Amino acid sequence: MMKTYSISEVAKELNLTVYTLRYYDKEGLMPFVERTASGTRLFKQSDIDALKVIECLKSTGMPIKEIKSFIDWCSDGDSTLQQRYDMFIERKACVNAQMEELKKTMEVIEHKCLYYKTALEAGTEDIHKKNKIEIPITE
Amino acid sequence: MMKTYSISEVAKELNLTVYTLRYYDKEGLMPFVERTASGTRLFKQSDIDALKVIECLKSTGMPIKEIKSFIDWCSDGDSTLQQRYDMFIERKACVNAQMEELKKTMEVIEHKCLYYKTALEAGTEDIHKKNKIEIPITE
DNA sequence: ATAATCCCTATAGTTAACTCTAGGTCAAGT
DNA sequence: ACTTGACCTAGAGTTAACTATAGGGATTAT
Repeated sequence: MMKTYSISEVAKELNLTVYTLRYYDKEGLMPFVERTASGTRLFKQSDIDALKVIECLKSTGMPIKEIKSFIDWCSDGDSTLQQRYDMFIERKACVNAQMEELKKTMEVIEHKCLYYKTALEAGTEDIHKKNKIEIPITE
Repeated sequence: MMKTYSISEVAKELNLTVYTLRYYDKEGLMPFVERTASGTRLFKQSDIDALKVIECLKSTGMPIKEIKSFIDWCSDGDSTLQQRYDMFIERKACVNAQMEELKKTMEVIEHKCLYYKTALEAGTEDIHKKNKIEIPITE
């Protein structure tokens, strides 16, 4: 007999709540998970692996409805290999774009860190104000 | 007289809608924007710059309520320099964590690209099934 | 055998971040 | 004077992704 896991075990492993897993199932992301006669879900290791791929797609910002299309394609077999390949290529481009975006964000954040470090040391933000015309006439 | 911009000009420049800008204002993110006697918003260049920082914070995943705290601190002056510095340091750590996360995501995505490339070339996903015990007895 | 603890469904509620509508003001052009 | 188009507010509606509740069934520990 193949080892199976309960919904709460899977939730713990994937850092999700039981609610979330049942919600995913309702949305059609887990058509592969089998049940006991009385309806309790039995997760196989391969189901957990599939959920990890779902989590990966989610972390690229893909909405659940699109992830469902992918799951449907998986159920449809080899005739959808091209769609699935195209989808991952597109995801790759999307993640690359996000990385670029994050780099730009990081530059601004780091600039602000320096800005506030300097201001803190001076005790005032005025240090950054362009008051450079401030040449006293006397002295 | 200093040049000012209308809400729709600013929206176009920042790739936001006027709805969104008014929403931000309602949420307290733009207390610095001045108005004409009849209530029309007049954006200065410095206001646009501030909005770019807000967009930057948003892109780190910071919720609007927290961004509002930052804006409030800015209005409070030098007494809040430490909070603001701490906030940017924390944002930096957060962006770093996101970058790490994205890298891991990218690895999985790239692995899947290869997986589907191979499957496409073979015309079937079966190529990846571990049927390696498949040694015919005869021949 | 019975209480505790898991599991289930269906459905309602929540939250964030918009997005839109209705009804009105105001300034510029014809 | 009047139409056009940009501006305004208040408030309702939307969407995604959960999150929680109510009511009930099954399994395990005492």
